[in-house]
Amino acid sequence: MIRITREADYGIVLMTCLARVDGQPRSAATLAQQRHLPLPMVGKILKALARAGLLNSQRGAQGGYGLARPAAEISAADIIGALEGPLAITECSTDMHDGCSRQDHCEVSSHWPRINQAIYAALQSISLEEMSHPDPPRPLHFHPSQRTATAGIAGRPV
Amino acid sequence: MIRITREADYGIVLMTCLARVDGQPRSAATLAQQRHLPLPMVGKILKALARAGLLNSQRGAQGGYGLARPAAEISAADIIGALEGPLAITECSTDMHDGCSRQDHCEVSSHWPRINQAIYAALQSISLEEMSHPDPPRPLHFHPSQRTATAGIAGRPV
DNA sequence: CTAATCAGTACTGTATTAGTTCTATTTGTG
DNA sequence: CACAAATAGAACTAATACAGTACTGATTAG
Ligand code: FES
Ligand code: FES
Repeated sequence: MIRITREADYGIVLMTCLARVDGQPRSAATLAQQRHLPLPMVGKILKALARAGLLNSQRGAQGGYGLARPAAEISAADIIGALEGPLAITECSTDMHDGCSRQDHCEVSSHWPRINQAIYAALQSISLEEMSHPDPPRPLHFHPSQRTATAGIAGRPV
Repeated sequence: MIRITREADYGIVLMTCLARVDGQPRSAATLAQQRHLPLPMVGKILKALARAGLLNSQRGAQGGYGLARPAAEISAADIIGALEGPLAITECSTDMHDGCSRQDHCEVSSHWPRINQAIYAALQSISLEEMSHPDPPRPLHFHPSQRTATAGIAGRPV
């Protein structure tokens, strides 16, 4: 099943925590305790998010992390991308792409980028602000294309 | 990075092959050779797709696999779902959900299903027919939501 | 009957992930 | 200044998941 890593999962959880206090910095230890997450993990994740420019960090006593921009301007894609590297749903669609020996005679290769973009857009369309409110207020900004049947034998969304 | 397994990757490749011959069955061996994929893998994947009802299988000599419905009515989501199980981007959002001990004090949990749905819709909107034509004719059926900035420091789509 | 082909399951080596640990650096406070 | 509180960064380990293989059994055309 398509999964994000737990790092990204935690990342979103932590970001929502920070979004709720709006700019005020919190230390890694505080957040770990609040969310009952392992402290070393939290540290690692916050460091990565800071490196990616999504968080401001303040070192030293009384230091901590705070959002670098308003929650409305941070998307799920930003957070996941920061923690998992550039979005690429198959190895075939990465930039380096040294691996796939089959590309020469592959008719699908040209379509992977589209699939990536579709997913990226989906994640981009969900803002941290929306996620940090307990109730999902708005419906999805998604326009699911008027295709025919596509009856879902396969995995329905949960 | 958000990745589908290679099984699903190959699955899409194989399905496009079958889509191009429109209904005519091909044997696993034939497809494996055509695409230079390891035969045992191909066998495994086609079996799974047949179990999921996306392919018809014919046993015995001269047997093989053919699409169970028109390519236009099969989506990327169907194929991926068949090979990877129900789409669930985090363990928190699976049905069983026995794992996540943090759910009680988790404000994000209610949003995971939305993220899942967004991705699911994105995958659903791409049909096998579109994928089996070498040239991407239509633009994305996606309406990327009028949000403000979300400047992409993080992973841009590739 | 026999060969071709799918069905199903169990196994293994490898790669990735989850999580820890340690050292260095920065900075507020007494 | 000395110290404590915090982040920065990298290296390491154990568990898990994936990719690929192997084998046995069932079905069917010729
Ligand atoms: S299988 Fe890699 S480019 Fe198509
Ligand atoms: S972290 Fe699992 S439900 Fe929120």
